Amino acid sequence: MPSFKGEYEHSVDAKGRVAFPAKLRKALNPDAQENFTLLRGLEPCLYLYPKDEWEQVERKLSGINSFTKQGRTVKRNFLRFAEDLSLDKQNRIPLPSHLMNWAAIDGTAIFIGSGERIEIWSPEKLEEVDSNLSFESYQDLFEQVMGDNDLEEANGG
Amino acid sequence: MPSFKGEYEHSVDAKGRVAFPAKLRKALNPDAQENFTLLRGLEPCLYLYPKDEWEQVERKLSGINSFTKQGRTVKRNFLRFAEDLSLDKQNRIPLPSHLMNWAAIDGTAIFIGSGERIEIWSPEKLEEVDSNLSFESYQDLFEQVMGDNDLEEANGG
DNA sequence: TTGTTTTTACCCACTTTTCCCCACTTCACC
DNA sequence: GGTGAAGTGGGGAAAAGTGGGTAAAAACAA
Repeated sequence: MPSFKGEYEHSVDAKGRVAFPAKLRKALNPDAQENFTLLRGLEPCLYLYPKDEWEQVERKLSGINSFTKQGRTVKRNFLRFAEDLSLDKQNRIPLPSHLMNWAAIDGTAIFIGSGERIEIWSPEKLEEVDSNLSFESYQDLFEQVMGDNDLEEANGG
Repeated sequence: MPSFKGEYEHSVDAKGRVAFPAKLRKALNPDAQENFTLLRGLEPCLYLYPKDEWEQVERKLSGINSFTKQGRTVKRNFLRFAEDLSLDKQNRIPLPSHLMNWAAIDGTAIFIGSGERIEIWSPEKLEEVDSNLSFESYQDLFEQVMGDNDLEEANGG
């Protein structure tokens, strides 16, 4: 299982291309190589999954029945904003314009390694969420999540 | 198993032809190649199944008991408005006028990859259902797919 | 059946986008 | 400082998307 970490800022060129950080590339599972799925995240940022990790998600999706109303809605709106893509020969990612617009990315993108996936932010949006999180409240949060309470049990394993 | 994803907008010409998005074409199973079944969807949109996936649907349909009134009704009305078709040499789909009319498609069509099938929407109709989709409800969706709860079980396998 | 009209599908031409390649600059490490 | 990898930018070939003409096929009427 890959584990992405670190923060990397790169410029996005006129064609919507961003260099994929070398350190993250080294953390990739070789057999997922260069293939990703990019989609809208839960904050105004994008999530980038390497192929092998995305397959876990697909497995979950394939268990959803497309003939129920809820199933249809979930699948449509989840997959709608997702795209498969891969690195070019210069190890760059082409960002689809609709995803760039949605995440307000323009000129600069920040990659954040976040375990099994990578988040891509615009500097402005990242600043915003950062300014809403003081160091003290981060400490509290950290304690709640990482503290003594048994996470495996609380999260169903 | 193909998994269609992403949203693609294309223009429909005077002859009712739409380009089939290249990214969706790449997701096609090679042996289903270029053969589809198009039919009325459960929302005001069209469902497009590649041949191989359609066969699964047929299998499911054949399991329906035709000697119940409900079974007959479902079978009849599901298949009634379905048509087989294939791409032309320019990778375009010819949309039958009765299906275009029913889905209120005229001038522009939006393809939405939705797992094992593709939905085709008119911009207006899509706008309508979208107005019910807030960012919060997208977050809910996300949780349903990615969350810890066991989907296979919740949907009966 | 025959002739007429409509439909269908293939072909060609053009525009736009995408992707690949080459070149230059910057940075990190020796 | 030298060397190689990483990051950045642009030009050109190929593919995708769009529109229209024409001929074969199908539908219809006389």
